[in-house]
Amino acid sequence: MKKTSLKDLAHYLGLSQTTVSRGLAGYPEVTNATKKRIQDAATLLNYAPSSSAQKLAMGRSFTIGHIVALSDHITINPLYADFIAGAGETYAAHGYDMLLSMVSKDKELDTYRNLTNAHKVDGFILSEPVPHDPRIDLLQQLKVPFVVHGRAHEGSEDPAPYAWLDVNNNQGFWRATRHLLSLGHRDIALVNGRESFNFAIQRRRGFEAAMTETGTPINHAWMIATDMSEQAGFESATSLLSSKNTPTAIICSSFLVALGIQRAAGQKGLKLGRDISVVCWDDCLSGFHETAKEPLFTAMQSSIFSAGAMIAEMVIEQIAQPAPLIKTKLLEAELVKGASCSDVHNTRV
Amino acid sequence: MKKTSLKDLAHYLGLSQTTVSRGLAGYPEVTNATKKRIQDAATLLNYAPSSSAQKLAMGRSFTIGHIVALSDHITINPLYADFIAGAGETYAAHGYDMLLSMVSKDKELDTYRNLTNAHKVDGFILSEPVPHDPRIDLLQQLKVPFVVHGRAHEGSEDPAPYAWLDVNNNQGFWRATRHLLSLGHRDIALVNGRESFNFAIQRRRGFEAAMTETGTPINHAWMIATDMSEQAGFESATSLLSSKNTPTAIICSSFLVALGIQRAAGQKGLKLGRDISVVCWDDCLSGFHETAKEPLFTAMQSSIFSAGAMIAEMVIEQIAQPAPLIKTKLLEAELVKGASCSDVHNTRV
DNA sequence: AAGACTTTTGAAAGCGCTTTCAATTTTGTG
DNA sequence: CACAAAATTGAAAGCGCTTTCAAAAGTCTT
Repeated sequence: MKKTSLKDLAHYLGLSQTTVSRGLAGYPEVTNATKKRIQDAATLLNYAPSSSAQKLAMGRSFTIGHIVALSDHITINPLYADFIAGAGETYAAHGYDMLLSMVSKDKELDTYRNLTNAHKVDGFILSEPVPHDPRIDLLQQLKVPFVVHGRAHEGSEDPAPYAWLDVNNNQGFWRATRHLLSLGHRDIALVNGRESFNFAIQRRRGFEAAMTETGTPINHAWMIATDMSEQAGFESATSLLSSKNTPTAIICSSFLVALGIQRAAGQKGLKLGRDISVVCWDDCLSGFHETAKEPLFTAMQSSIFSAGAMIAEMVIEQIAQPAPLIKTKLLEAELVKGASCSDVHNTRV
Repeated sequence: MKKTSLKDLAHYLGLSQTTVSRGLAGYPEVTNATKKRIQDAATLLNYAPSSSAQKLAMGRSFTIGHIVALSDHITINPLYADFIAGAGETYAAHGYDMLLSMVSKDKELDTYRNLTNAHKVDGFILSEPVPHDPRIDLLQQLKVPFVVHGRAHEGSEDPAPYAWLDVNNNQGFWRATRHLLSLGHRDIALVNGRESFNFAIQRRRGFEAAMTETGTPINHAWMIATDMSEQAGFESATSLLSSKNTPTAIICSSFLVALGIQRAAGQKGLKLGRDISVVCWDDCLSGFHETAKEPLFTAMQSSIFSAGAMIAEMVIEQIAQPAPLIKTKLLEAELVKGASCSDVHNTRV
């Protein structure tokens, strides 16, 4: 069965390509009656417009690019799956496609450039920004719409403004810390992500702010910045719990890390929420979300899936605007109480 | 700065579009000298061919589609990220793009149809096949190249043949079971994935075969089919370890499940590899791969990243073939010994 | 019923590439 | 040096759509 083209369809209907094209696009100058006829014939003949022809004619691709840079040893962030799922759902709803490109770090900038020049995408989502991110400069120079997930620099370092969506990491860890403080904890450890990314810096600052403003001493030996993996959580907690004086509570950077902490605690015969309290950041990854009544961990929750959905809306909106419109959006994480925290008076470390 | 077109480039060089086009594509009839001139001018003028124009002219899209069906509540398989990363790397190397479409289950078939009819993709990768998968029928009917990751039906149920890449799940669990048996274990439990997917059925069969052929009795109360999550692992193990007689070893379906089992064991004061042995299936997810000397768990390993890379090669190859070439590939998982297993004589449950 | 609008339709010109086929240039041979 | 054969180049015709601009048809007025 040969592919039906617009010409075929027009010929079949005894109409011009022009009218059929307009009819399908829903232009008002086409009578509802003929519009209906066109629609019916289209479904009958199983017609679908060739996207490349459309793209060529309209000069737009209806595609958003997501570029993932893989470093030497493959580290695709597990968060990314959920983030992308959220974005993808929004794209589908708006008739956009998602172009996902996996390239090595050194080809990253070229890929942005090529996809833009080849008109393969109408815009980008940029993930995991680093301070003074060269990608942002490039994209601005290329004059292609984009939205950053996270911020490259916070505060008024006065860069050229760009659109971003971020979660308030500072505030999130501040609240987590205040929560533990309100439970009476004073010996609080921080198992943070590595500070090469801005979000980890913000989280540390939130932690420090809460401690400082309540006059609680910070034990710098208890501040760890490491990978956000189960293994890293395990190792960090093992070392924290092995010294002479141990913290009564730990704030950590992810659900996975919390799992590792739990393993370490278990190995020392300690139970979370009884012997030691843990608050984690929780990106609400779908693979990890238990259906249990009470969540495993007390956490600052912020769904990465919805972040993806929102950021997709943002690019699409930006593309639709004739004049580049720079919007930003700051999300707040929600404190959800789980089984991993208790009043310090019950703690018996 | 306006986009440079082929015409501009040709004009700049004083050549025809034909020659420039051929020069860029590396056709042999263009002299190396002029080829070089063309290349240089192209980089100088920052020329990149418009992909939509190319696609339209060539009738191909150089794009492979991956469709993910999201059910009511967002369950994107965490495996998927690694799988896609592997595929994506291969695509990039071959000049292909990846179109990732996230749609609700009910729109799934339509999406395959539309992407095909609109010529948005040259082929598909189909994931998580179910028995008698309607997607396979559709794709065959649409005559679009595709490769399935996994198999919809195993053995000679005589379906129209299709290309697939799968890992030998049956053999994998058979070997895992034989390994435990060789360590002297006879009381072995199975914490499997849900049997709605074929792979879980195969794994169970492998387990049963190994038990049966060695005359080891199977305790059906110890055969669980559940989610492949940490929580599910925890719950399963908790129940297994709570009955009067408990298994000395557990085979489970994923690293995550093994983590849950470990937590449950820990809570009962049991240590993996000392008090109880665990073998898990390990897809070598990048987020979970420890750099520790000795792996946490003894496992049947099969990298889902490489599976993605291989399957990408397969579609590309199939697309290149004029006559539809149906190839299949069966991978074997590798037994890697870790800290979670020991001889049953040392076991003291 | 004729003029003046307003709606609805169509012809044709692109969009930026590839590719066929013919023209031109170069090379080889007697 | 002439002529055939081989190598190199170019003009132009698509690929399948959108959209401009002009024409045709329909609706009101008076």
